[in-house]
Amino acid sequence: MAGHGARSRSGGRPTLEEVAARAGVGRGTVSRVINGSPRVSDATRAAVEAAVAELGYVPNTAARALAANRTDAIALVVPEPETRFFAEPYFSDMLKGVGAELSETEMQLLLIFAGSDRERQRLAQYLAAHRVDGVLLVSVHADDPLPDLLAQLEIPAVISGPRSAAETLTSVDSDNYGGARSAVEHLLSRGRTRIAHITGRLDVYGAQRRVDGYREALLDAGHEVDEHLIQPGDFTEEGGRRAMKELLARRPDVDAVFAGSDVMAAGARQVLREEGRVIPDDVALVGYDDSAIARHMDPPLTSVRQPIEEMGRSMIDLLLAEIADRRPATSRGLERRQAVLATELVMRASS
Amino acid sequence: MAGHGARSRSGGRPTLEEVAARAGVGRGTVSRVINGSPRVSDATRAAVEAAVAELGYVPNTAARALAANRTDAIALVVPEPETRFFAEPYFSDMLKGVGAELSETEMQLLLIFAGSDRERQRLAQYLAAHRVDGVLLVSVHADDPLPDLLAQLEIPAVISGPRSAAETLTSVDSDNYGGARSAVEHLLSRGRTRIAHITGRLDVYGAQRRVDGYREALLDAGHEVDEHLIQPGDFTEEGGRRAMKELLARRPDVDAVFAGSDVMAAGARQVLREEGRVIPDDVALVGYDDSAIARHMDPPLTSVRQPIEEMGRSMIDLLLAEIADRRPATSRGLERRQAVLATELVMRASS
DNA sequence: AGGTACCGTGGGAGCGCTCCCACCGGTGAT
DNA sequence: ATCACCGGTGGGAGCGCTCCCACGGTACCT
Repeated sequence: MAGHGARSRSGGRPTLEEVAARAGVGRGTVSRVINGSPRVSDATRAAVEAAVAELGYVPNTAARALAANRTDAIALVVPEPETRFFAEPYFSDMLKGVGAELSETEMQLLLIFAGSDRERQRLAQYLAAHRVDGVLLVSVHADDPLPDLLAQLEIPAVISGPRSAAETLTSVDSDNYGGARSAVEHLLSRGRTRIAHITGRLDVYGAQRRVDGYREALLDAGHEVDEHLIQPGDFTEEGGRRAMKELLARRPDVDAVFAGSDVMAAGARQVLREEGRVIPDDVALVGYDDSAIARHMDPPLTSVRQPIEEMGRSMIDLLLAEIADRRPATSRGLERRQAVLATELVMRASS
Repeated sequence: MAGHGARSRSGGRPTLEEVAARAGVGRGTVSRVINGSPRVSDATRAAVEAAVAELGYVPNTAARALAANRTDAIALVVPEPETRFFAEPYFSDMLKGVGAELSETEMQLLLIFAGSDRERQRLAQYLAAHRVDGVLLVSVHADDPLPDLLAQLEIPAVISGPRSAAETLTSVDSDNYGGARSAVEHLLSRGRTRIAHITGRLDVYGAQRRVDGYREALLDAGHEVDEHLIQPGDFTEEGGRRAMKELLARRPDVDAVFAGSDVMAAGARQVLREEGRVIPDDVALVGYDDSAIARHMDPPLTSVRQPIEEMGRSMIDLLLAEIADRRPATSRGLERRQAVLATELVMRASS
């Protein structure tokens, strides 16, 4: 079907050279047209584009990658087993945002799971080979060595959920502080005054920020912060149960609970019910994440929604910017880039 | 940290040449060692491996791809929107099998969604650029042009669920015929004699095969096939409802139903209950897929399990074989390759 | 002794692209 | 008229690898 050149190899795909010959120009000029350089006359550009169309030319990615030292691919690294990836809507939403933003570019997305040691090993090899121009890191634990590896290899990377206030990587986060504030302010506006907080794991930065938001919302409203009303949880349902029991034991007069996650709120709800407290009449309850649980709880749970899809978009924007000026923010003393996206309080019957 | 060569470029990754110099051998020899060629003496191999380790050499994928005309990557193409991908455990299981099998190789897996037209467009471009050595196709509709595109581009491909008995692509399938047989035989062994079948969409080959299995199981057991007991459905719950109503109207004495999918079985169950039939006392019910629905139905549904994870493994095996001898089965008159995996009847209270 | 066979090895010739420098002709300043 | 300049262009020199041919050496045959 296609015309064969001097000696065509596999399938005889046309090369830049052949397009150039066809268009009656030089190789460099075709390259310029393909890559959208402005330094080409309109007439020449048209001729080249015609030749490209006629020959059905498609650039050879490998050759380009070799010559230009870039891959036009980025990886979304998920340091979790596949199972969790599919189970949690978080990843699905994130992927949607990432995919949407990326579809405007020529970049290609790779999904890499690094749950097991074996997979981590592979990933390290993969990164060492510089097979991607940049990396998106989601759901990273505080002690994960991956960010450092990335920095050492000087691979541009963006992390979702900074590991600390001093995060060195470019990061995207939702406004945990503001989200917590809005939850507490909402409870205050409903006339609640003895508002407890069940925190997430405090080695997770976002959980800390939620505590900060809780504290300052109370202080700014002229209330004191009663440390007995702050009870550490661990993001699990069982943790929520334990925390709620403890709170009830210490402060039986509690009239509202702000839980650091919907799952913990579910645990708290069980205990409240067991103790005969009616939600929201006796105790108002607010969660965090606005997950499916929140909608299906009885009563439906007021919760703080994070704009996960937008976080995905934002991560891509930042990563592409970083790739564009080939200097990972970590390797030079550049200003740190970061984005913080607003949350939204979704009100339901529990408060 | 690493020693820099003459003039190191970006990060100064060592090249084959540098490894060769270090090991005191030629470039070709290092290449042979890296690629596991047997035509290297043990002493030389050891020396090269030492040099590789010392320098932390990692092959440059782009250069290799360009020179060898292969990418060491394959794509899993999902012609569905992301949403469905995450919603259905089918994909998750498939991916697990694929990932497991692939982790034994150097191959890299790409996940490509082609739900929207825009995404299809991108995919076509992607394939035309031969950016993967092979393609895994899952959940393909009968009229999808993708298989033909693949054949035309001479890209090795394996499809899960052949489109017809005359499928030209290498395929992997579960034993729909045998699965249906086992369901019917099971019902017969329970003393049921008026067994109905609610079929899937009959333009899906697998659904046809299930009908075949239903028919022949009855015939082989010495029963006649009553066409009034075969009612077409469409894989949806509503379709299952409609089919069940129709069946009940035509043959009120039906004592068992074999549905072509769990979802349709769920629809049938609703109707049976509405009509006051007790499962399994009055009517026994068997589904297909052994999905989550089956386990959670009331009563729990007997269903035919497909070995999806193994299908994933099998697809990889076949694809790698096809890539290995660079001849897509479609472009030459080679014997068709295909694998058919056994199903398993999972018995529960509904039958 | 010469021939033939191989094995292990070195290195040239590309793969198809980007990058960059040199070059061309037309302008405007001197 | 001379020169510097600049937009537009051609093509050489690689990028780091694989492929393959040629080569020296050893072993075995005649």
